[in-house]
Amino acid sequence: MNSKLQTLQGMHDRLPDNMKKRQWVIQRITSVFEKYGFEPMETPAIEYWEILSGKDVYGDEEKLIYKFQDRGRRDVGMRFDFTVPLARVVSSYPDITMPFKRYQIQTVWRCDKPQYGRFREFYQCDVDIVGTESVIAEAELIMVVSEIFEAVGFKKFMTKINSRRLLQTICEYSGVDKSKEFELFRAMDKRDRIGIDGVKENFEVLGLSKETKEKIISSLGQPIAQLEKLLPNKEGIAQVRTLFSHLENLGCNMKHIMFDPWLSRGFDYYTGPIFETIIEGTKVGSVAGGGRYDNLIGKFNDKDIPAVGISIGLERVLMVMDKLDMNPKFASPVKFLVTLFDDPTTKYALQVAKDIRNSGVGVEVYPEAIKIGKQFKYASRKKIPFVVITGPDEFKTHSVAIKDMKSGTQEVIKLAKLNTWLQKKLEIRK
RNA sequence: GUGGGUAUAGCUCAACUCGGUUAGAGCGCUUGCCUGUGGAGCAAGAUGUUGCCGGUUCAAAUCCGGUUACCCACCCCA
Repeated sequence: MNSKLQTLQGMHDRLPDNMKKRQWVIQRITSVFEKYGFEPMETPAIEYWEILSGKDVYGDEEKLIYKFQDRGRRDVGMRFDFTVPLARVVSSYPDITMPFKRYQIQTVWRCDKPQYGRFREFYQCDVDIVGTESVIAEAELIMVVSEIFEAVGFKKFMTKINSRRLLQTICEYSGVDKSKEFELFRAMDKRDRIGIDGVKENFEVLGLSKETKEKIISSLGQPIAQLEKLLPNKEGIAQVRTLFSHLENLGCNMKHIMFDPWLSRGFDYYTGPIFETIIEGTKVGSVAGGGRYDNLIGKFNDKDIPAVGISIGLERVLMVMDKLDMNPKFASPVKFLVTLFDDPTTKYALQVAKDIRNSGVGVEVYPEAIKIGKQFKYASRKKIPFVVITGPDEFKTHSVAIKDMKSGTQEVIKLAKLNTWLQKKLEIRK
């Protein structure tokens, strides 16, 4: 309860219970990533301030970057996301194989005010494809996210898809000034929370004409086929159609996918298709989001390199799993606890531990010869399935007593037969 | 960054409104029944600078100010 022992605002210790869940989820995420040919990458926690801020990638969000001077009085900042580090990497290693498919799972820092589902230090899982304009890239990413949420065990999730290109076309068609486009997108993005009427109110502030407002609202209400007839420029629609067709051909479960013309996303740098995944029945917001950003990397190296990426909010995924009570049961990697009886038999206990461990399973040795009951309790708490006793009786008869903690039964096994016994047990467990 | 709420035992909370003996309960924990066996049962035991700093008062968990953290809403986002 010493206040000096507190962690910083919005930052948390991650104790074993949390880490086991986290790693369980990460393991599922990476195995899907790798199945699609994405490779791991990491970048430093701290970057030059100029890299983080110089290209005006984040806009207003820039104020949320942790910024300070290091001991050499360099202006530096903490990694805010993985998009800028990726752009830096792609720009500084020109011989990287394109298309570059990498994933990055690390913490990022945002100096935000903590709230439900919102922290100052949190894990993100980014997966990006750099160097192709093909919509197949988008389809793969959406597919990957879908597979991940299925693998983790979610039943009701939805990836909403839209296209910035399409939204721009709607803006042109409705007569929205180019300079007001992005503000309009932000207003639209709130529809889920404040409803269409709320969005209309927000449109007021933008000073749009009545005709323009009505055109926008009615366009957004149209089914995709109607929109296509309505709009002079078909490029955005074509993009969405191609994406859906690729998804179907890739075998995506389409019940988790929908077209949502209202989706717009908060970052300015998206240029093409955009997407966002939510888990139904939770108020945590989106658990994954991304899109195409063809002009961003060019800001770093003056070459136009197209890219598309998506980010999974691991913290939020874990929160939702807790909420929906879908936490996985973990089997302990340690299958045997070798108890310590007294000094004279310690040597024997350690040798037995070695023998069992050599058969390929995890073994813990209790480090002190305390009351045997306590050692059993320890095994019970750590969910270790077998407890091994190597006391004077066992030592004399060259045997070990092994108790199955689940059934409560115990058997005495001769050392000479221990190996075959282990093999039999391990077979059964497979 | 703006506004509101909360902070009491390891955990969940009570007592605070209206200041007044020794700050309680459940769960967990320790010990014993059981000197070679966890979970169930019974019995006993220990919990604490009431987040921190200061003020008011004969007297503060309780009232006031500050501070730190957490929760909620906005902003925005994963």
